[in-house]
Amino acid sequence: MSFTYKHPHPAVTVDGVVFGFDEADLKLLLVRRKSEPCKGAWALPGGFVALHEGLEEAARRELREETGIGELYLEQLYTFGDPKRDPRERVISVAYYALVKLAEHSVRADSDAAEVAWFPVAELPELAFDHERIVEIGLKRLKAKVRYEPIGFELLPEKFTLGELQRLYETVLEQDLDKRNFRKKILGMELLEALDEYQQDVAHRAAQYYRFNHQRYEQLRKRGFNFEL
Amino acid sequence: MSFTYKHPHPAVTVDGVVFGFDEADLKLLLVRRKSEPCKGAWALPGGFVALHEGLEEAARRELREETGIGELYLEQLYTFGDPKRDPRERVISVAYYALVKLAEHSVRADSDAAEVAWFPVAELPELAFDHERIVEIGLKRLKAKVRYEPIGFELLPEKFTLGELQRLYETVLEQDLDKRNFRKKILGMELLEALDEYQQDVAHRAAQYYRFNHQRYEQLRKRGFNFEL
DNA sequence: GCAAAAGTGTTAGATATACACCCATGA
DNA sequence: TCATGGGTGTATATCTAACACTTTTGC
Repeated sequence: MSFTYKHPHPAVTVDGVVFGFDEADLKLLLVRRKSEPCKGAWALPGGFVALHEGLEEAARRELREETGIGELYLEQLYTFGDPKRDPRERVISVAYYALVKLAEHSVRADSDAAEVAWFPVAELPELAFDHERIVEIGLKRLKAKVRYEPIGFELLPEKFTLGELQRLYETVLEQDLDKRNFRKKILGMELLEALDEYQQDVAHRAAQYYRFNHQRYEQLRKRGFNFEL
Repeated sequence: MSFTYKHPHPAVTVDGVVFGFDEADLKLLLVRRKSEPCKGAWALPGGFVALHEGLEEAARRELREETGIGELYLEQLYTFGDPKRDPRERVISVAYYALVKLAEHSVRADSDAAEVAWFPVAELPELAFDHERIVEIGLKRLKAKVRYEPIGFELLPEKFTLGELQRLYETVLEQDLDKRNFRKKILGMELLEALDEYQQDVAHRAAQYYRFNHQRYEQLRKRGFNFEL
């Protein structure tokens, strides 16, 4: 089977910069390439866009196929089109970044075991193609966006403690935050519901669990509220 | 001449959302389509990406060819890939938004006269394809970005008065600003150089001209300064 | 002399920052 | 009883927002 066009067409792929957060580390999901070029190298999950599917749809499909992750927060990041970014042919890649609740998708070994792994973003291996640059831009975007949209919650389990939330922000923003000020500010937004649930079996005072109220956020946002940390 | 691939490839275009500012109005640059589909309809300037050129390069080339504008602030906006957005074939469009100094590129009639025109964004004609949506997203981005990056200056001439700058911000943000507070804040950033030049032949007190100091901004930015209005 | 925009300070309220101790729990 | 992280309040500095009159110029 082959496809013929009057003008040359580039190939188009989608790539996913998938972040997870794990107690202490921001992590990135990588897959080991099974085919040339860059066979055996770690790379962002992704693949070619089929003609009948939308871009986001393609990104979701690839992530599902390659890593088994179904539900995630997904947003378009940037489109990379350097003519030489792929040695085979001209390939334009539409990158998406995704946030997943690591605790709820923890063990990954969907298609083939040992082909998918989480790496702390501070200790990434060499990546195929220009994926290092894509990750860099994804990180920059996450860092910027986490400040003015409540997307940090997408990285935490449904129920979380304020300490966990603060550590997440400190990790992503790479700066320490004052505990009292952080709590004051985040609780003052009235986006979190305090649950009647506390940590169990911890070697210190048990922390209360909270839940992010998406509906409340939507309500407030419509009235002109802006999340800001 | 024809091009054959083992897998189907989409076509890839670039489209430009080009903004200008003109005393009182935010304007958008449109071209009238000379060929099918949507022949005769107004559309964003743009066209197919050649295999050997980068995306931004393609966007600049198309803008130069279709509108004669050479120098402009250009940044990638978003990539649109709905499978049905073009009736001919699958076309993925990487949209860029651009800011031009309207006064310095005022009359446009480069390739063919009457094929290119500026429209106030509040009074746009019907647009081809999904270009209306692209414009909408471009506007949203401009509105957001103008607040935390000093890109507003790209829409004004080299030398401008604080009144002009304020009107620009009021137009883009669609809100009135307090004159004294605006001046205090913008001058307080020390990004503007006051020139020894004043308006001529105006029927009111002549305003002083200022210039945006790009170098100074870069200096400050490196030291952690964030522009914010 | 009037219309039109330029230019200029102060104050009150809100927000951000800095900072230190007691509490509950398991080991 | 100790180590660990949870939980809390206040004072100060900074920033924001509201507000009105005088100046200069052309007509």
